[in-house]
Amino acid sequence: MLNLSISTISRALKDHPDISKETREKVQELAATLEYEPNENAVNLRTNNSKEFGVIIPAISNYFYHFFISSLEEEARRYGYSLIILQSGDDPAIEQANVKRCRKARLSGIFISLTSSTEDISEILNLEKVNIPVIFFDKVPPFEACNKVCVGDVHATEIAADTLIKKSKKKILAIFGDKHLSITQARMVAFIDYMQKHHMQKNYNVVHALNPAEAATLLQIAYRSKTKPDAIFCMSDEILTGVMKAVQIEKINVPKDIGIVAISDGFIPQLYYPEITYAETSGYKLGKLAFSRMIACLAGTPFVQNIVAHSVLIPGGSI
Amino acid sequence: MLNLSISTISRALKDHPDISKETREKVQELAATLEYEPNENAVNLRTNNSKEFGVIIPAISNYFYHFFISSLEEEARRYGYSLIILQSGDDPAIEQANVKRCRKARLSGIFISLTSSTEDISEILNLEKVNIPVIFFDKVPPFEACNKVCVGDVHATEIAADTLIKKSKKKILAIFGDKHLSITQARMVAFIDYMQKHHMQKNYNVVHALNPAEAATLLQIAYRSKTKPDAIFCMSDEILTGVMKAVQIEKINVPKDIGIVAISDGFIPQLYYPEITYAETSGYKLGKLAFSRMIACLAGTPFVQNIVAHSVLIPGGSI
DNA sequence: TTACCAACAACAAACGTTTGCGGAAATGTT
DNA sequence: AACATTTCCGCAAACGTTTGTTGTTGGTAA
Repeated sequence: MLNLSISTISRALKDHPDISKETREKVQELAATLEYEPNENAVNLRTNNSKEFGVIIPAISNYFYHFFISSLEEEARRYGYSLIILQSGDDPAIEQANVKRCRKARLSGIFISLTSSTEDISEILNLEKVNIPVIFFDKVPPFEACNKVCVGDVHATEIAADTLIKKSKKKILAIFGDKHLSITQARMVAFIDYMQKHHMQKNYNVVHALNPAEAATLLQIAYRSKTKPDAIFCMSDEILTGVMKAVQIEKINVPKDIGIVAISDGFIPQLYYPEITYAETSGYKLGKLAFSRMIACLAGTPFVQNIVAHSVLIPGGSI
Repeated sequence: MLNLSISTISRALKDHPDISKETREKVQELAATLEYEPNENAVNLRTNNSKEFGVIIPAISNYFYHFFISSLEEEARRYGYSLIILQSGDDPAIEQANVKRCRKARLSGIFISLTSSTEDISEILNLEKVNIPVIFFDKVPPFEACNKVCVGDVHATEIAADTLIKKSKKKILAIFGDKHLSITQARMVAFIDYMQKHHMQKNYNVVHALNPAEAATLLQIAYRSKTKPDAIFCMSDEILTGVMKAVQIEKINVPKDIGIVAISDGFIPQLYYPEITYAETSGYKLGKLAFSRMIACLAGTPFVQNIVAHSVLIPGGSI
C-alpha cells in the first residue's frame, strides 16, 4: 500500500535508524490503522526466542505456589513475557517430560520446583547448554551449582523458635513434615541447632506428621498425656491446619493453655482466632526474586547464585 | 546422514503412507538416537496453530481458580496442549490487553473468566472470527450467545438451603457477597425463591458483606442481639472464613447454638471442627467440563452451549 | 514390446519475519 | 568537476517445517 518493501516496513516498525522519520511515521500509522500485528511464530522462528517462560511445579493446588505464580506473572507481563504452567503431579516422569516440552518449545527460560522424589536433574541442567536459563525455586536440588531462589528455612525457623524462647515455653511440641523432604530436614536442623544454642535441649520434643490428620492426632495424644505441651511449633501450613483442627476438637485455649507458632505464607494463620503468629515465607516475594534472577540470567550474568528470601515475624495472638 | 531429503524425513516421522516401512523405521530410529525434536515455532508458522490455550482470569490467588487451572492443565497435557496464564488483576484494561495478546500469539483457544467490572466483551467475541474458540467460565457474560461453563448457582444454593429447611431452622442469617456481582445476584435470587417456595419467608434474613471481616462483624452483631440466629448460610468461602472467625471469637457452639452451611469448593470447610456442611462447587469438575467443551469447539461444533455444573451436598458436622 | 501403475522419494514453494549487504540518490568535500 | 560520504531503501537469504507436485524405478498386464 505504501510501495515499500517488506524489509523497509520491518525496519520502520522497529525504529531502525536507516529509515527516514517520514517513512517511519507513515508506516507506523498505517500499521496502527490496519491493526497489524507481527506473527509471533514467524518472529520466534527467525529470532529463535519465544518470549515465554515455563513454570514447572508439582501442583498448583498448594498453599504456596499460586502466590508465587501470581507474582511471577505480574512481572512477566511487565516485561512482555508469558508464563506457561506445567504441573508434574509430583511425578518425576511427568516432570521430565515437562522439561522436554520446554526445551522443544524453545522457551526463554524456566522456573522449576522439583517433585519430592526427583533424583536426576541432569536433564534440567542440560537446558542451560541450549541457552535456556533455569531458576530453581522452593524445592531446589541440594548441592548442585545452579540458580536457586528459596525460602530462608533457617531464618524463618529461627525467628519462629525465638518467639517460643522469648515466651519461656518449656514443653514445646515441634511438629515437622515428612522426614524425607529436604525442607523438613532444613527446618528441623535449624530448629534443633537454635534450641541447642539457647540451652533449650530439654524443652522440646520433635515429631513428624505426613499430613494434617496425623498432625492433629499427634497434638491430641500429647494434649491428653500427663505432660501437656505448653507450645506448638508448626513447620508448615499443612501441619498448622492439622494442629488447629485438634485445637478445635479438644477445645484447647490458645494461647492460654498452649501457644502456637508456625511458618507460613500467611493465608491460613488469619483464618483462626486468635490469629496465628507466624514467620512469613512469602511466595509473592519469592516470585519477584526469582524473576529478577531470571532477567539477570537472560542479560548474561555468568555466575549462579543462591538467593534466600528473609522472613519476618507476623505477630498474631496465638502465643 | 541417511541420504534422504528433508521432505522424506518429515513424512517418515509422521508415518506418511508414501514412505516405505523400511525407510520410515530407519528415519525414526535415527531421529530417536539423535533426540531430534521438531522446532515448534517452525511447525506453528507453517500450520498456523500453536497448541497453546490462554487462560485469562482476574487473579490466580482465589479459592477457586487454582483448582480450575490445575484441572485444565491435566487435560491439556493429555491432549498435547500447553496453558498460558494471564491475570487481569480484576482490571478490564489489562484484561483487554491480555485478549489482544492471545490473538497476537495465535493461541488455539482461550478460557476466560471476566473481571467484576468488564462491560464490553465485543473484542473477546471477535476472537471467534479469527477462529479462536472462547470458553467463558465462572464469571461469564450475562446474556450473550457464547460458550459458558459455570457453577450451577441455583442448584448449589438450593441444596444448601434445603439442609437448612430439613433441620427446621427458623432464624437463618443468610450472608451474601457484593450485591453488584452477578454471582451474588444469582445465589441470592435462588435462595429467596427457594425459601418462598417452601413458605420460609419469615425465617431468614439476608445481609451482605464485602469481605470476610464484614461477614464476621455481621455475625457478631446478630449473635449478640436478642434474636440470635439459629443458622448461617454462607454464599461463598470468603464469607465462610469471616463467619468462622466470628464463631471462634464469640466461642459459638456449632452446630448446637448455630448451624452453618456454605457453598464452597471444599478446602476451607474441612479446616474447621466440626467440618462445615457445604454444597460443593468444584473448580476441578468445572475445568474438565470447560476443556471438553473446548475440544468440541476445536472439532468444529457449530452451536454454543451453556454448561452448568451440578453440585452435591458434602455433609460435615456443622448443622 | 509397450503401456500402465504402484511405490517411493525429491523438488520447491510457502508460512512471516529479520538482517547483512549492496545500490541509488542526495549531500558534502576537495 | 570529480570524488567521498551519508541517507535511505530494497534484494535476497535465512529460520525449520509442511505439503502439492513431479520424477524415477521396478513390476505387472496387455
